[in-house]
Amino acid sequence: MALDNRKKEVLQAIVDDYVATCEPVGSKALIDRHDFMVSSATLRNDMAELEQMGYLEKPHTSAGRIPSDKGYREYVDSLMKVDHLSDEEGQEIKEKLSVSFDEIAGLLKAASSALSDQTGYISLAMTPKLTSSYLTQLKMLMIEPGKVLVVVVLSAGVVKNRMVRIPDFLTQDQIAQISIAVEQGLSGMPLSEISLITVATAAKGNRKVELPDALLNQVLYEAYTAIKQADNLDVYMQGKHKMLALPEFSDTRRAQGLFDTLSHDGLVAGYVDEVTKQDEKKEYMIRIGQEITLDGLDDCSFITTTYNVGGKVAGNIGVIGPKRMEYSKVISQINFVRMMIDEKLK
Amino acid sequence: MALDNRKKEVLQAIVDDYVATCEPVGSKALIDRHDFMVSSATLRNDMAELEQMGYLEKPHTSAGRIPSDKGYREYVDSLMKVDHLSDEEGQEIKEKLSVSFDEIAGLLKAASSALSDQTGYISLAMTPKLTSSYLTQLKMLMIEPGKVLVVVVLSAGVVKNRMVRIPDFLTQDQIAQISIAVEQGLSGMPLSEISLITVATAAKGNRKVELPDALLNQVLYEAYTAIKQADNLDVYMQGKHKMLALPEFSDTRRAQGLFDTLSHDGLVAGYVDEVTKQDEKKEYMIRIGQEITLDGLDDCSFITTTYNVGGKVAGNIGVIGPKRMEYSKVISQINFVRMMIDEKLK
DNA sequence: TTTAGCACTCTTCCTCCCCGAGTGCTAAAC
DNA sequence: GTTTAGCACTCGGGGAGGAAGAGTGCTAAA
Repeated sequence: MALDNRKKEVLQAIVDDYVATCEPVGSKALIDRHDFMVSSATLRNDMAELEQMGYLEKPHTSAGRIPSDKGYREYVDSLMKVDHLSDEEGQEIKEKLSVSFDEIAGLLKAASSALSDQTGYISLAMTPKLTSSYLTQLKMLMIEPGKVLVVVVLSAGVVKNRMVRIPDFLTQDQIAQISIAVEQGLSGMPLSEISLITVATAAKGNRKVELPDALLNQVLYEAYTAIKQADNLDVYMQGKHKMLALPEFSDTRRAQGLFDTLSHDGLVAGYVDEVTKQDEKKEYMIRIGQEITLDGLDDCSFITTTYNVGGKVAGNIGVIGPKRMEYSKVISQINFVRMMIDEKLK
Repeated sequence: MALDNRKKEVLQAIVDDYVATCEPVGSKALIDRHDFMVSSATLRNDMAELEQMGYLEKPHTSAGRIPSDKGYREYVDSLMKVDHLSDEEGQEIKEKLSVSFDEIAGLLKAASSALSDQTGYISLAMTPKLTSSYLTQLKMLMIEPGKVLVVVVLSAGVVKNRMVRIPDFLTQDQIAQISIAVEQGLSGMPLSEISLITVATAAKGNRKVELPDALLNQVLYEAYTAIKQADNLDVYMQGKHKMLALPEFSDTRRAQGLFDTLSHDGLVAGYVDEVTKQDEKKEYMIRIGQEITLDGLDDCSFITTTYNVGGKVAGNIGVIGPKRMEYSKVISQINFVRMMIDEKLK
């Protein structure tokens, strides 16, 4: 059975009301707050049917209805009205992002912070997926004998550095030579193709490097790990504490479960990566309640979108809030932030 | 009136019991769990006196007593028994810190993580106070025309980098020259003495740099901000969510207040800095309940200590837990971690 | 100074009960 | 066939009342 028009309106009204109040919505309250041209009894019938179809649930027999995950899904997919950001709000976000953005990390931190402030929920910003990017520069700086700083610069604008140890007696010149050789050999190569072997080939293909193999290999190994380490993405998450103010998390155990999971960045990042692939063709990824396969997020909804660097698909930003969130508003906010990032990283 | 021996024992026993159970301690329970050679009536008298002196409080008339802030203070200052870490526990911490520690940030993250795991509370590790350190190296790498990566290396082993923008037409060689000149002029100089003027002097004292003043100044300004930016300390904090499991934070509002404050790293860092100065001569800084001048930490205790880099006073590590914490245990854990850090940064 | 004894206090927990919001069903009206 | 009014029923929330229990302070005796 499909949803007729009035049922759609009813579902929409219930979601709207529940989002606003966090209290089960009854037929009477619905009549009071909306202009239905029918009686409460009619709505009761509709609501009973909506429940039977799985769009609504009852906390207990004599309470009103609340939307089920399926109800929210229907709402998000076809009922909600698109929200437009007010000019002031856009301006606010713009200001928050007008920090110097010379490094992508700074911009993402600012974006995450703005998003959390603006939505009142948990925000999250991830550095670009680096597997699809390539190496542009690699510099090795001798900090002191035996210690070298490897600076890796990737196409996506990401800069990472890592301190590594090398044999004490290697000179600054030797390191510089190796550095140049490796950079020449590897620059432009996608990260996914860089292996210990390609690094070695790059270095040894260059005549100028004159070192015993064993020694050279040791340095190359360190360079390699530095490159590989540049690969793991960073996650910026903000506003966790805001969830404690919501009635759905007034029970500490729920909050605990949520925070427990969120304290593992990697887990969240992995999940985002996975679902982003699933929803590849969509502009947004939205997961509601039980749809989220992370522990402790059953009462949450998760919205992410993808920003671009230099016109190419890059990293994700997102918001985690209660299922009972103002979807259209959050989506417009997240969208605005994404556009701003795209703009700045064009 | 001073505390006679028995009163001290009573206070000590009450703190111990309350720490273990989080329930007000009555005279009867005290007799049951400890070997006092007197009757419960005698203890009742002692407890009444301790309360009058301000060491104990009653949640309400017919409940047992709980320690007041003053009571905890007395306990910490002169009553508690020193705890020694078990070999296994020491081993566990050692393992957690046996990561590669080529950069100080990595070691501190690991330390914070170990400390939180081991205590079950919130841990915190701060990078060295950089004002007391000096510049050892400064490198400017041209990433692409108009974009330069400034790498700043400080004496405390801290490496920071920052991407800055410069006029498009400056060449790699010009940048390299400026970089060398500035480094030569500034290396060894304490951060506190580095100003826009000293940077300029360093660069212009060097004959090789040949650029119009206006242009040079622009680059130097960027170099200066990069150095200054290396100055702000990083805070690693872990285990916040563990507080939600404690009965004292089962009320969400308390937890909210706590998390709200803790989400401002800078605030916490500033506080640690301040009290560390106050307790300069002591091995530990301990602040209990209301003694902590940060909002939302009234029910917490805060313990920090200072680690050394190269034998010199450097940064802080610490633990935030409930007032009702096992002080001696936490202190021994924190101490062990500090020793491990000192060892590795010797 | 310590102890036994006792009256008193206060919280916690249980039960009971009422209120009200909301439902589902039936039968009548449109 | 759909909508509506009416009504009996259900269930959670909240308050009252009461018993249990832990703990106290005080008094008087050891």
